Amino acid sequence: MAENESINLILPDGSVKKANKGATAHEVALSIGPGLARDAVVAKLDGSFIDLTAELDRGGHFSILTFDDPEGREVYRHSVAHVLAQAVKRLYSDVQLGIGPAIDDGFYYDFDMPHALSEGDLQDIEQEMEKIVAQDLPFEQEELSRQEAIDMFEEMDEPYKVELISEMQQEAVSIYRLGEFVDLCSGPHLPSTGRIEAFKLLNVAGAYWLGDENRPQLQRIYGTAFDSASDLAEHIDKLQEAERRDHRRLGKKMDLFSLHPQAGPGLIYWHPQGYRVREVIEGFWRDTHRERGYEIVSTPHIAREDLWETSGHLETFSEDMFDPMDVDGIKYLLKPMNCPFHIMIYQSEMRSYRELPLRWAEMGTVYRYERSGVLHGLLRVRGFTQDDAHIFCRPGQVEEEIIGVVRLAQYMLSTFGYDDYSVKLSVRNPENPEEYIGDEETWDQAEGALARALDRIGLDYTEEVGEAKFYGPAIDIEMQDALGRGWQGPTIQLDFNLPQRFDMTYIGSDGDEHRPVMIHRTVLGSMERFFGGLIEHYAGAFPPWLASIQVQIIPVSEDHLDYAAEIQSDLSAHGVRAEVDDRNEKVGYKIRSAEVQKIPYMLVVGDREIAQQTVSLRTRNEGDLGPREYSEFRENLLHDIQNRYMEPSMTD
RNA sequence: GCUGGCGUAGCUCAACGGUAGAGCAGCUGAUUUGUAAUCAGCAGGCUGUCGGUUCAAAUCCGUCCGCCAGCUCCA
Repeated sequence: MAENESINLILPDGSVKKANKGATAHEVALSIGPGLARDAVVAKLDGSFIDLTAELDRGGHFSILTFDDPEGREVYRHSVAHVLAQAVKRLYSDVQLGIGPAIDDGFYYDFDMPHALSEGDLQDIEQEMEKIVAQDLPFEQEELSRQEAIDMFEEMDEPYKVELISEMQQEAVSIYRLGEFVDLCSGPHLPSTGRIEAFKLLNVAGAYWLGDENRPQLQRIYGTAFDSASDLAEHIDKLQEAERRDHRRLGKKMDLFSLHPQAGPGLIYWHPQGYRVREVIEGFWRDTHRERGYEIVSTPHIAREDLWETSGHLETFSEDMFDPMDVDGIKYLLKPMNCPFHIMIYQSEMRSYRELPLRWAEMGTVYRYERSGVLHGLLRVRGFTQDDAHIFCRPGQVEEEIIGVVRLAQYMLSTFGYDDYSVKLSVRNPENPEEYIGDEETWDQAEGALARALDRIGLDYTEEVGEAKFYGPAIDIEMQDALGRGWQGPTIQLDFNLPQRFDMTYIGSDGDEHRPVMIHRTVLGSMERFFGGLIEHYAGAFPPWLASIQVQIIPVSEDHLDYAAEIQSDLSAHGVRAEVDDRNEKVGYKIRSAEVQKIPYMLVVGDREIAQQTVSLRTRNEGDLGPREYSEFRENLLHDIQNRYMEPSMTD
């Protein structure tokens, strides 16, 4: 290697940096700026990651990544996962390593070991990790041949690593040394453990090796890491905030719903306060659907086995269905989906092309057998009400119909305060046409219609090749809540299968029978899951139009009960959900009680208010706002409700 | 379903081999209250279930049921 041979590195801003061949990425970073060198996590040359300590033997597009880059963060956290594994190896005997990748908000590492890890062990492990960080051990890469690597990991009694290597295609296997610790890893990593600033182990849980439930179950430790203690603290705060907002906690505290495991797990009991909110949601849902050309239907909860035979559910969905019940010697099944029932309505008479599209919506309660371990509050239950709808249309109407559904979804989501979402278009894998029902032309047309619909609306989306179900392409919308967490929202699914299975037809303008296209769609998903999401999105503080109690009237003493009752009955007459706190308590107590219930408006009424026919207004977001003319308050209130504001706006 | 943890009053939690306790909520009474908790009293539990160990079990062991964290799966 010539001493002074130089290479050209093209930096992200387009400028060219000259460096000596053989210089390390770290040295280059240093020459760009000491700050960058300090923050550098890893480098990238022509799109491939390289360790900062690696020597550069050629030029190319070059960048230095820090923790602020998503990829830099991943490398950083992945490096911490190695430190975790090293600490566990030091502390416990007979430990076999699984894998330890970075994930969205942190990292994990899987272990197979006889000692059952508990949360209490995490502190010990963290302490050992701190020691490893203090030792500032360098991550040192080495390349071995496959066989050498297999021999080495066999020698080390690491069967999972051996399995991983055996699955690999390439001849050269990369390993990393960290002091006495060796791990199979393609890298890259931080230069040394001293670069790790802040980490925390979060929990421990079981996880199947390679995600396969037929393989051994390992113990998984989850953790997270940041490049500053304050960012870590902020992240922990966010986790705690999520805990505070947990719908199971708030649902109990606010008396919205309950579960009764002794009466059957995964089944929801809506309490009066919760059902009021649901009623408002459903009312809004019904009005919106009628306005947009839907008819509302209602169908039974059970149907003969034959129907599920025809629909194909018995074949593909029976594991998720409750066992049949016997009715006069005939088997009936509880419905896990509403679609066959809407098809029954379609089949009740001959259909003409003039009738299409038919849009039928139903708040359809379905039951699905979910494995016990997956049940979770309102989010994963065994009985739930879908805001389901099916659109039956001609193939040429698909594009317009999809636009209608997406616009409906956008309108409803934004009304509920979800303004950020991402859209996914699931299309078929053209390499496996045999996996899909329906001819190629139908698919091309349908996928084209979905994509054109999204384009015409101007929505960005990602196309997921091979994600389509066998019976048709789909659009899935994931919405972000107030904490930035993703929730599965509206889904729109084209179906070429059921119209065929039920031999659905309509008479076209040509007098011949044609096959309609069927679109399954849901906007809210299910009332249970959507409500759970809403509780967490709003932290229980529902906007005035949704709040179960919109106005709490607080009489100062017994003498003011009549005036309070007068106001309540007037508000009720105007459709407002108002209640009087007539308990024998001080004003401060009643205020606190209303605040804890997150009631949007509080009206304090005493002698002064009665004398002047006013109310003293307090809102949960702005606190004490002083006296108002009652009629003026009522007008503002109705305005807030009608416009579905997120918070009371009483600022005149 | 699997791995691990956990089931004590309506809720949140104590007691961890020797007759089960607090705060909040509830009820009763006093107080008549002015913007986030007035005071006093009362009541509330076959310690999830069934079985075992022990002179003695909420406490130790096992079973089943359920809950929690994940895995797998999903609206």
